Amino acid sequence: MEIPKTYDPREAEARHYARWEAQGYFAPEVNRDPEAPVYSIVIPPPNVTGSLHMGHALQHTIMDVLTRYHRMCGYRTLWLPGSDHAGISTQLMVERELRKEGLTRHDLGREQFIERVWRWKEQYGGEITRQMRREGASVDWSREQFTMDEHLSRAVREFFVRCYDEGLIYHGEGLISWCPKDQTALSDLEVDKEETKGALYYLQYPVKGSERRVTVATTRPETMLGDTAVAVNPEDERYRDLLGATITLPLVGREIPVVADEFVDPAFGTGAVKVTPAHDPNDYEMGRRHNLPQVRVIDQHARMTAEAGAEFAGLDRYEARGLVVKRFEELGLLEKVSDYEFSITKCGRCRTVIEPLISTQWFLKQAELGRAPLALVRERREPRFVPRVPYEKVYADWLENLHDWTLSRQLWWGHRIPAWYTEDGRTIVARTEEEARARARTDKLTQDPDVLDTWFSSALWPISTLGWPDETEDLKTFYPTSVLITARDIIFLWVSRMMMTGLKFTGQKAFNDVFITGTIFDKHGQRMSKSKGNGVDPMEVFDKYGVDATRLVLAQVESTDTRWNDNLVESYRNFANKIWNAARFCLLNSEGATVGKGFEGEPASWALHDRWIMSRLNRTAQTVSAAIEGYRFHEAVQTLYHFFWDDFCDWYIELSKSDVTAPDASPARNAARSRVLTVLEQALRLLHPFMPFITEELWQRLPGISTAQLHPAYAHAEPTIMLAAYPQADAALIDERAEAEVQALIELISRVRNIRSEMNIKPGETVPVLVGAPDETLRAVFTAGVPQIARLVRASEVLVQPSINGPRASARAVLAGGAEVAVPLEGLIDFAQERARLRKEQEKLQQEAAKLEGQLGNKNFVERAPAEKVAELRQRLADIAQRTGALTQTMEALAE
RNA sequence: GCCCGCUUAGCUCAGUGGUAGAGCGCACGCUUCACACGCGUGAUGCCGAAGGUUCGAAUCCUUCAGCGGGCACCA
Repeated sequence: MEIPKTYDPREAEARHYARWEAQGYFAPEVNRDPEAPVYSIVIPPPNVTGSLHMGHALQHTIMDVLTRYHRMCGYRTLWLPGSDHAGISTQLMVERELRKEGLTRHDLGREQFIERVWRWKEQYGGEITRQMRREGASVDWSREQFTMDEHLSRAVREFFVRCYDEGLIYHGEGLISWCPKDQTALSDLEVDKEETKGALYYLQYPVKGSERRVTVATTRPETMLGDTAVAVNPEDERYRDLLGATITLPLVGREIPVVADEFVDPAFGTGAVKVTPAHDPNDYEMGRRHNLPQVRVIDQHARMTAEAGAEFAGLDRYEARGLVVKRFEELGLLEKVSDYEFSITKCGRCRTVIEPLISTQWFLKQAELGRAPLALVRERREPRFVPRVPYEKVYADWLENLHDWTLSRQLWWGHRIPAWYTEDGRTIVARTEEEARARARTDKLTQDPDVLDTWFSSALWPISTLGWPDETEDLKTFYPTSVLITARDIIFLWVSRMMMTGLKFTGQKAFNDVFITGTIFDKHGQRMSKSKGNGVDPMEVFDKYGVDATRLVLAQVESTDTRWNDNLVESYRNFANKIWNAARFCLLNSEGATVGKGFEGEPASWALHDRWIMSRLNRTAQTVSAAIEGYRFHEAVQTLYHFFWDDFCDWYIELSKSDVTAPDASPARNAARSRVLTVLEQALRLLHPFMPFITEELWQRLPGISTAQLHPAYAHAEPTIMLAAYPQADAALIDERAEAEVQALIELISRVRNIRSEMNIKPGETVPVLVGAPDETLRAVFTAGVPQIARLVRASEVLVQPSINGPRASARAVLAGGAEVAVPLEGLIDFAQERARLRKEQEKLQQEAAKLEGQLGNKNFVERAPAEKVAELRQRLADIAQRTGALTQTMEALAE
């Protein structure tokens, strides 16, 4: 069999994915067990405009690990893929394309534009789905969904109409966040606050009929043109006499009242606040409380309106700011300008400064929808957040304080709002135009031009993708979903809203668990972003190190924030190569061997190292399963890594080598070869959820692979490791004693190697090794292991006796259980150096002994600590005393 | 302003009450018949600071410092 020395992932990756997909192994239907438990995940739908970044790769890896693990455990497993139409992003993308042709969307008109977007989507939209195949994501492509698909659009209309009919959705005027660049309303979750250095302007307003002036402070002087009041705190002595007074607004001449409002903080600024109800959220509320007029001085393009006055009309808001300040200065009404840091609100997409505007929009009263999820998380701690801290609290606190959700967007790409207006001004909300006509009793209807916030359809994702509002089999089978895997930044935008809709429409929560992944930063701890150009492209990492290695890194990132480091991927690439070569060794020595054989009969009849590896294997299976089920992927990866590399490669293969590579064929050789193959095969299964490609590649090459290895639920399928049964730990094979005994062997071998290294014995040179073991059992272990010890320490002979009776010129070491080892080094040994080496060791022991003695000498410890803990320390101290005694003797023997 | 998290070996990170860990890097030695993407050996930490609880603290509590998040209507 020809097997290259180095694993080349590229070829295997493409081949196996294509086969798995073609065979339908990703679909839940592959499971033929009618009693199978169900496991389901819906993917957080990536934007159709997007391409894969590390965050996706991280989420996908974790979803795939969970999916593959549960599939191998026999669950009817569904991981449902899809993508999001991403309203603003997609529309802007296509508009940018149009601009290159010198066109705007208005040149095309709505219908043609939308057609164009669809064409764009068909042509360029699928990038992430292609990239997911490269990742090895075992999603069921036959169930792939897009939020603008007809079925999902129907679900959106159903959601809208039902909420409208119940009075949860309303059409009305409100002060909303407006992006002057994207020309649309936004919800408060789509804007970001950003600390900014600016100025605080102190403007003086003359009081009518008096020489007095009231000073107000503002960061936005241009809005004074729309002021309709000045507010002070009712308790503020300084302004008490001004209550009810009238202010003559400079530049404008409008007469505005001084009102009292609790909102005003007397300690801040001057204690007097200008009130601009049409352009500030707080002032808007204050204006409503005091019935103040709303004067709109800024328009949708962030330019001043005619109402701002002839001098300002048409100016950009920042130009107007400069001019207002200049005029105040000229009038002697600019008291001062001070540096000031405040937070400014920006469009989450384009970073343009948001303009709060009064506008008629559609809103959803989220507070009502939020009640059920809030009760669920408060009373039953559902869904279960992992990690619980801090996310459960973040989620619950947000649900407790819900604001109305601005639903409408002034865009063309998206779900059109299912509302129609009659000529006589009535509003009709309906699922279809036909239904609207019936409800309106007229054909003369105009549909609302706006579309819905992209997150409105996302809110339905778990139920709509499974068929809602129809009561489909998929909905019955796979809902509620098992777990949601996502990043922390969309807990409000998405996670909470899926819980709202799920509970409202099905009475059941959308998912049992919510796993929040960590964030991957660049190596300097900066957030990766396109604009900074510091992103690491997962595809490039796949190319360089292989998908499996990258997945291991991502899985062990788990939920901690991590700085990306190629070195880590490299070390897992090395691990993949280690697996490859271990398998290579097994396969090069596989003649006469069969997977699954070699461990016949009672475990008690097996050789020590065979009992040991089975114990380690089962312990590993136990730990890894528990870790995956508890979302402790770091632990799972570490456990697998060390089992494979340390236990299997460094020790089991080495301890088995002489049997496996015996020159002549024999039943014993076949059995030994079968055993390494069997352990390898089980290890590959354990690794498969994390490293799907290399495990499949190697598994297919093992002799004796057949449908017998598949989980019973998949018995009809062709052999593939992805449908093999995940190894279940057999507690009966976990053998503490075998583990302790092999540990003693390992210690012996390590000590001799240490002596060889310290004494500068050439690697090619063999030495005799004398072992003294007063304990009969231990002596038997060493005696049985003589050929293995000899091989691993390159000994010319190994003599095991109750005590060592060797030459004075020996390098020695003491072992656990009163055992000793000596390497006679006639002529090679420097007695002074050897004494120094032993003294160093003794010092270490004495330090530890001193610590233990101190603790055991503490009356409180002996009295209060658990008895077994005290006994354990005594045992350890006794062992150290024994070693120290032996060392002392050895050193005395060396003395001249 | 309120809330939360993080601080462990040179680097990236594990580790929730009982002998401080991994990978990489570093030092020394090895073309040992699976693997130099390897093998063997070794060095490296008053676990951010100060208090406290406890027989015992990296781990629990308090305060502080540095870093990073989230929330908030302070003009």
